[in-house]
Amino acid sequence: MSQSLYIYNTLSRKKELFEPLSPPFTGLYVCGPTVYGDAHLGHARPAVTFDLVYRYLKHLGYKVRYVRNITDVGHLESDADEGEDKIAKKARIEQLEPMEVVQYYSDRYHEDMDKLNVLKPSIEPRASGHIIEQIEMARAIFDAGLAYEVNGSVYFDVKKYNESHHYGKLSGRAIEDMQAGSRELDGQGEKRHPADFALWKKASPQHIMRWPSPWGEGFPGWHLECSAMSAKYLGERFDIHGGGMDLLFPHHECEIAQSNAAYGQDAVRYWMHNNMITINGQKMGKSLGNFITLREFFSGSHTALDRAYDPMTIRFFILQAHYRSTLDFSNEALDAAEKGLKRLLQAYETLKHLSPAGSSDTDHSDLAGKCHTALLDDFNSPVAIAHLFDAVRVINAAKDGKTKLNKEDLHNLQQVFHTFLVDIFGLSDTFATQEDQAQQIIEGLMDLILDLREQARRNKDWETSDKLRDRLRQVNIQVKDGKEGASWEYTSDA
RNA sequence: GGUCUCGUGGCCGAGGGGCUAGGCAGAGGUCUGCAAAACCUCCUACAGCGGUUCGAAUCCGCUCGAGACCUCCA
Repeated sequence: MSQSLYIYNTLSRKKELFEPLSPPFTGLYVCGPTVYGDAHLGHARPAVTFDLVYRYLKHLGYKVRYVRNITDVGHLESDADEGEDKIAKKARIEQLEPMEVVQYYSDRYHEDMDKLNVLKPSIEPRASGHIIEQIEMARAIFDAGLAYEVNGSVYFDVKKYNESHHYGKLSGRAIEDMQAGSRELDGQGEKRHPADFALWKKASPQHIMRWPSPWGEGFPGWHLECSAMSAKYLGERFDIHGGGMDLLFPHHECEIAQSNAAYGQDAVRYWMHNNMITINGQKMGKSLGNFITLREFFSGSHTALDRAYDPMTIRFFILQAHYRSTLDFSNEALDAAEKGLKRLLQAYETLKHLSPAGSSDTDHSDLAGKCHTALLDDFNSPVAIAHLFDAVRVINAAKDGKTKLNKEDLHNLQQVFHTFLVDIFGLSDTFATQEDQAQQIIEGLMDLILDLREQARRNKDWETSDKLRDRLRQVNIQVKDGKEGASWEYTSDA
């Protein structure tokens, strides 16, 4: 395959030709969820975005190692603070163990991701499982003279680092500009400079997540895990690091500083950031309390939702916008996405049953090329999807006999639809019909059939009535006539 | 306050100096026992004001508006 993939690199604010360090291998690291609550629509964005990146890189022939972490350290602090008194009174076994919370929400996160047809990453490391690596990295930074210890906590010396490096190069900031808005925070008094950040925090007596370290009992700083784990699994220098735009500063900025301090180089070559999902023009976020969880979307149980939405609709909705644009949620937008997706999937289905004509009216051989061109240009999925929609019209016209597609064209279209729709966009070829939904349909159908049969019996049309009963029997359904009308049940023997 | 992004037709969204995506909704038509689907046609927009240019939605400036980050956040 001769193709040039261009990726928008946040670092240079330009689209750059993607050239992996050691092809055909390539490393992709994405900041995963903090597991202390159910995933909301906002979490689906990076998951789907980088799922596309992962799938497409693989499609292009790269051997991708995709690492997406689970943050299960540190952030649980706030929860613990709130319930501190209550929890303290309970026996240890009655308390919620932090790892219980982690397990619970990790499992639910995975369920949600499976529904969205998001491929599992190659490695899904947890921060809590890499305490040693984080301590080692903090020590390396300390040894490099770019960190200092205060009362059992270790802070990154941003000011000193900034003398030899540019702290703020990713987010386009200057350290001088950052003081104005900073405010008093926990540990601020210990810091030499407001921009300094913790590599290791001393655990307060009440703090439940704690590990021994050279500086006493504590827990790793919030930015260290990604640096340590990406280095461990992808190397001190690797290709792509992704995440949401809201992580740009300070999280990713700090990662850059940590890598340079510890390893003397930028770890990441291409920084990718997905934009936010908005609701009424405002970012959907945990802190704003305006989020809708994925489970609520799937079940429709949220006051802002008119009804339930299929996971594939959510996925398609996200793919229909470019990952660097904000995406505005509304019921209307989701309705539109659902209808559009159905149209696409139906055309794919039609394609499978279409019989070839002797010749073709039009030429569609470049469809795959067009779609690739779009995706090679910074993963422009909406444009690729638009090309598929163009093909839908042709397919439907062929179905109506208004245009002709020969065997070759038909085969080509089938292939292109399968490749893009199923393999690359990860849109399953059938809507995930929930079992209860299927069950509802069956019951509706049976009501209908038994009603028709009842009519036939009243008309003494025994032929029809018996036919219905016998045919149902053939598909393992036994009709039972009773005084109150007919009922039915499944039988095991046909 | 600092840094930055964006403002596209009823809605969602691409594009990004001349060739003016796509989806959804709406209108008309074809088809059809009815309905649905499908197909065809129509609705042709780029916040405002200036400037650069033969030519700007696209570049520059200003104004207005929205948003993000600066604090946990995907």
